[in-house]
Amino acid sequence: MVSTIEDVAKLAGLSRTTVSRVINNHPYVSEDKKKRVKFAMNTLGFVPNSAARRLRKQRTETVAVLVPRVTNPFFSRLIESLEIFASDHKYKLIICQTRYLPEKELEYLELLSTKQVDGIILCSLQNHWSIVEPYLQHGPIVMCNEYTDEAHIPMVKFNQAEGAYVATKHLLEQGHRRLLFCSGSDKSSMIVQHRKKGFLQAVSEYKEQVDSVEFVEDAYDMEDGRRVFRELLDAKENPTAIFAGGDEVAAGIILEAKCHQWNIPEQLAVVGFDNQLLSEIIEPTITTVCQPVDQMAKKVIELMMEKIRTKTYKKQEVYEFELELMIKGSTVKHTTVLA
Amino acid sequence: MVSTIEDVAKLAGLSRTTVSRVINNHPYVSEDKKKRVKFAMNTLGFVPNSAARRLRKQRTETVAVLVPRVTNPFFSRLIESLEIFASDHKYKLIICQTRYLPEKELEYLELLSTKQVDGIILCSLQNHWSIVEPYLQHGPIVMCNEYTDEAHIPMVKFNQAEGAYVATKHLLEQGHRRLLFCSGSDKSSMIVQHRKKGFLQAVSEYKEQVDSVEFVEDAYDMEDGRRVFRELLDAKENPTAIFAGGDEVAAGIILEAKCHQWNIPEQLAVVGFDNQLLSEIIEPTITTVCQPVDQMAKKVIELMMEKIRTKTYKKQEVYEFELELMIKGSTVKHTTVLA
DNA sequence: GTAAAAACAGAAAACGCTTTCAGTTAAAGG
DNA sequence: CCTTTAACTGAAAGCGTTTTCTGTTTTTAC
Repeated sequence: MVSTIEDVAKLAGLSRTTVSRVINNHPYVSEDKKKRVKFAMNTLGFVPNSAARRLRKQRTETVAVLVPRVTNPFFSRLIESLEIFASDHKYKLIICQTRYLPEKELEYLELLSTKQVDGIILCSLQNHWSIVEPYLQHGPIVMCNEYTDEAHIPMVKFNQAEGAYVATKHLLEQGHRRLLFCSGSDKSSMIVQHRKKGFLQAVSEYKEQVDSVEFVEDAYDMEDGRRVFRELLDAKENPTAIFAGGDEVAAGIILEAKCHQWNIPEQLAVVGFDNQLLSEIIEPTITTVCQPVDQMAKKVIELMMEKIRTKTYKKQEVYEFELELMIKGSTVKHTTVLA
Repeated sequence: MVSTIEDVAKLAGLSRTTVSRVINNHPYVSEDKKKRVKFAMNTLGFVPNSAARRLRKQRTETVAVLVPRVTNPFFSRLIESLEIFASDHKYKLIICQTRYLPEKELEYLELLSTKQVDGIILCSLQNHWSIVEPYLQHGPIVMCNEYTDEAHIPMVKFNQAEGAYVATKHLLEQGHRRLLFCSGSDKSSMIVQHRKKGFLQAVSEYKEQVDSVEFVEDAYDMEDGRRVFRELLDAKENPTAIFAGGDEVAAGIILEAKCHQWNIPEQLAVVGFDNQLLSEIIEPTITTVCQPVDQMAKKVIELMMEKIRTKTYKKQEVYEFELELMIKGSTVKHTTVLA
């Protein structure tokens, strides 16, 4: 039932070599023999064994994608696009969830040293770069949406600073003078650091007029957003505008505010990040920063294919995509946006 | 830099065989030599080449998961769980998006014949079973959330009929007498057929009192939901309750209804499916049927591991999980649910 | 008409492991 | 003390391809 290239060769009355040439479209095979081989392959239902191929060719046609978790809408969109582009190149994707655990990340990086994949797309960086770097000797690593100065590899990212800058400026232009920057920790993530930089730049341009600037750095999901709002209630001087590091957090803030009969955006303006479906659904819709995920995915796959082909990938190259502010109901009243 | 088992053997002054035994924890290796091998492996930074291993062992420790698309929250949750359970068994997951295309599905089924994976988890069935069945000769296929009578393989599913029955009964108990069953097409999907069966059963139990029953069978996402509501407006006799085949559709209906100043649930009750985050966010929250995805994922991985091990998998086994109705604001007024 | 190049074909080596087989040494049993 | 069994080790075969190398035939060029 399961046949090898040898069986095909025998049936066609030819050598393994010739059969292999037909499979791989090598030139220098006569039409006659090509036909005989194809006929033999069909009658036997022959399919080349990929393990043998991998061993001989030293190529797996597989790439691993490391993400914290796939249920995060940002990552599932990213994976969707990556898979489609990879598939165009006949490449397969192994999905690895690090769950924010450094040890899981290393476990999955092993896929590169054990030659189970030709390269790694790193969308999660839990370890210090010096820990990750040694894996480079086994194949290319392309960083995606993450960033580290030290890494001398291709990196594709969004211009987070600019995104945060534009969003913050928007809040300031609406007349807000007491701001809250609400995100995850900036210790672990360059993304937060870049956003904070953009946020502060906008603030500094308005420094004469700004009354107060506060920071919350442990907000990741909707429940955190609700908590942030409740903590606000206890404070003396509330901010009038919040820059949130994600639409979930923004949504949490808004929903909790509504529970307390606050009017958004009159009493509190909120801007989110990522333009998730969520930001269209709740009332008011959430002003948010849109990330062109598919563009990023396309670039990442292109880079990966190139690096696998050329086998030179220990050079820092940074590709940056611009973000766009989508102004909606959570910062400006009476938007004309009607679905 | 890249070393083979031969290099390790040489450095340790032992044979390949012994090194291999150490790697695979075979018994009958003296402590002394075990230490020497381990030392040699460490100094060389040796990692076994997986292609060679696969070829020799005839096992890939990889499984493919076929889904329509990963951005569908149901599937991303499923994949998240599958990946975690697979990882517990040291198995890797290749993600394949069929995008509802039969030819893509077949392309990915080839992963089994080419021995790139040990088995396939089929969460998408675009081809007739007779087309898929031949792939079984190359390895196990476990069906997940899909179902076909003809398939003599393990299948894990939810009791869709029961779920729809309970949801519909809930609507009827609330006094509704004009119902709309709103889902995707029942041509392609057994799921819809089962739900319809449950829906009709509930209706038949109230047949003396039910005034009208209608069906819409081309609703898949939020925009479809909005469209369904608008079409309702034109009709003479509106249904007062809708069973929707997904939370997105339900959300679309509710949002559009609110745009038209309708009161939910007073003027229209809506029940969704899948208990997505979405169903918690919009106002009112959506009564929905909760599917225990992680239980299903666990069973699927267990089955797959067993079938790979025993190599017998051409027997129909059906495992069914029960669904639970989560009653929220879109069917009952003034829920006490306060987050 | 001959030399050089291009087209075709197969034998054998190689890819890097695991497994079988056969053999040696150490421990246990009587 | 000899025999049997258990513990340990290595040589060589094998997994199923592709690639290199060598050789033959055909075509092209002058």
